[in-house]
Amino acid sequence: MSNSRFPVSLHILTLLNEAKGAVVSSEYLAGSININPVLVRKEIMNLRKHGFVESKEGKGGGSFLAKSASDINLGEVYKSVRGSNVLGQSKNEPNPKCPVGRQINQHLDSLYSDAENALIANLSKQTLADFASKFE
Amino acid sequence: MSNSRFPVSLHILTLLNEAKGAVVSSEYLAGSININPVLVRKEIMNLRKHGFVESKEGKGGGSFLAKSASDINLGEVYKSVRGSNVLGQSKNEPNPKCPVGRQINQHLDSLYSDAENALIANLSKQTLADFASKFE
DNA sequence: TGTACTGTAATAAAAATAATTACAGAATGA
DNA sequence: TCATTCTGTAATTATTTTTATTACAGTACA
Repeated sequence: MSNSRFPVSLHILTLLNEAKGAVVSSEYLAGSININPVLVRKEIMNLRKHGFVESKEGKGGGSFLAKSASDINLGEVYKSVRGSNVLGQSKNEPNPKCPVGRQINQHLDSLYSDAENALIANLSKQTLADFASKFE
Repeated sequence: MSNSRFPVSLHILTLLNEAKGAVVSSEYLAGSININPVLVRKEIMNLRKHGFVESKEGKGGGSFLAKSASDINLGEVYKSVRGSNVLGQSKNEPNPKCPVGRQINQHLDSLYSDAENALIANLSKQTLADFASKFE
């Protein structure tokens, strides 16, 4: 997973929340985040797929929150963007001839998912509304 | 931070634990992990700096655990290898002209360190001994 | 029907990771 | 003593991942 997807998504959501329902273009979002608009649109595609935002095509189009900020949980947002695990990829290829190498991936996986669940549980204590309130 | 530093370090520590005090060469470790020996030596450098392992130079040299596996806490290991934060780098450069962009990094930082602490707390529930016992 | 958007693919550039090569220095033991 | 086998470390190259850019079809609006 790209290491900046979560921050970018949260930034987008925060801006959309500021907009209070108004439609915001990817160009504008990209300007605030200071990244490429295409990347913003890709991230929005994902946020839309997960029901956090909606988009409107055509002139005057753009995106807006699909639900109330207090119904958008940061743990859910995290889950929507994380591809692989946080602690390291399990796509390493340890030597199968080594007794440790042979089975380490499965143990790492369970260690990771456990730890990641703790992280998600922590993020889940906050909603977008909580986060956005810090910008007042 | 390299995303594979934690798994590599844990792999090294697990192998050293298996060796029960015997000195293990970086060549051997690299063979089991299936990565370059120089990378192993770099990781060992870090583990040594944090007091987890010791090394012996010269012929017949190598590394071994500096303390009992039950005194090596996985949360500590994680902390020793993590460079930046797990959830994303804060070295993005949001647009300072945007009210959200201007202050988002500080809010992300506190969100991250909070969440990461939860992750570390989870990892800290296990020692190397606990982890290694799974390979029996 | 022109304009301003999104959606999406394809490509290129940049950055981050990992591998490789190289070699000095340390410990061992014949 | 000196060849051997390690570590420590720097420098370079290769690979992979991430991000930016370019391009253009499709949609909605005025």
